[in-house]
Amino acid sequence: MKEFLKTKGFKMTPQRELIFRSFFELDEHVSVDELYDRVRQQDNSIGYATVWRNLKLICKVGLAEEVNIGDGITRYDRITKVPHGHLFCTVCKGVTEINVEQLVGLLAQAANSRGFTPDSFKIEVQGVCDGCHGKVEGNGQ
Amino acid sequence: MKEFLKTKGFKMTPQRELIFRSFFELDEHVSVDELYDRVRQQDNSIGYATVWRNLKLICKVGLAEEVNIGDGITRYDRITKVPHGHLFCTVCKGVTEINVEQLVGLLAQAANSRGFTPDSFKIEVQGVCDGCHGKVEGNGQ
DNA sequence: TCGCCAAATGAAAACGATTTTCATTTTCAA
DNA sequence: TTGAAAATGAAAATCGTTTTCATTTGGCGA
Repeated sequence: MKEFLKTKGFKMTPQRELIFRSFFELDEHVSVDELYDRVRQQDNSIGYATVWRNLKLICKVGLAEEVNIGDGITRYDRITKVPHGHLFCTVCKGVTEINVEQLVGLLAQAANSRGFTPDSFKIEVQGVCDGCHGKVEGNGQ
Repeated sequence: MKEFLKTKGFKMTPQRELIFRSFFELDEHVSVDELYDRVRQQDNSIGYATVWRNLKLICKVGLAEEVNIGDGITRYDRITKVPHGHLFCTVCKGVTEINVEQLVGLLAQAANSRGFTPDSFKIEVQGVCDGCHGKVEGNGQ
């Protein structure tokens, strides 16, 4: 990783190493706050801005991307080779990934036919997950 | 519209009427600021909060939904019967809609097979639109 | 190894869009 | 007409994000 960053013109630091490691250990879609909390457990001298900047850096070097559900909080999602979409449960706020390879193919085709060259895709579904179906019926709000 | 709102428990006011009308006249995906500016041309006494609250109201009664591209600005998009996705041009910031009826069908199927009950779909593609292809090659950044 | 310079860090402040508060006005059903 | 509930406008509060600035650090070249 140090070498990888060097080729991009960035330096390695203890803080950065911890932040990167923590980020990649999680398979969740973390927010700055969440990663900050996690990183703090290892080193409580790391500043919030540092976590934020490194999350941005991870995106800049192409290892993650920002995800926006619309709740006002930006999350960071590791970029994997397989294009995937997200199922957001509006009850438990959980996120599940689904493979959308074929869908992306169709989408790209549709975009291309309109002279649009796709760069990245975002496919999100909001709804209620399996585990939350019981809960919803029971409450009024 | 007045009757419609009444059934939902809301009242009609001159400001509300102007805001609703202005919103539905636009087929663009407007932000609060944009709609505020537009509404102000008709009545410069309307407050920002009123425009914001009414945009939220339009969503609450199911006539629009919030769209988030990730630029930090929430836009409001009329809900139409035909599910559609968005093509966001990263060069000119333009938005084009595409029909994604079949895609949504496939998505719903995929979600259902995992016990997930879909509620709404968000399909977004970032890339370069037809008109901007020429521009991009020319500049370094 | 030493010194330098660009990059990185931490704390705090700045930003900016969104949301709330509060006093006042308005709608609308009785 | 009248009262209760809802809506409005202005201003302030929120809150996540981003920048500033002084200081420290990493890592290359001498």
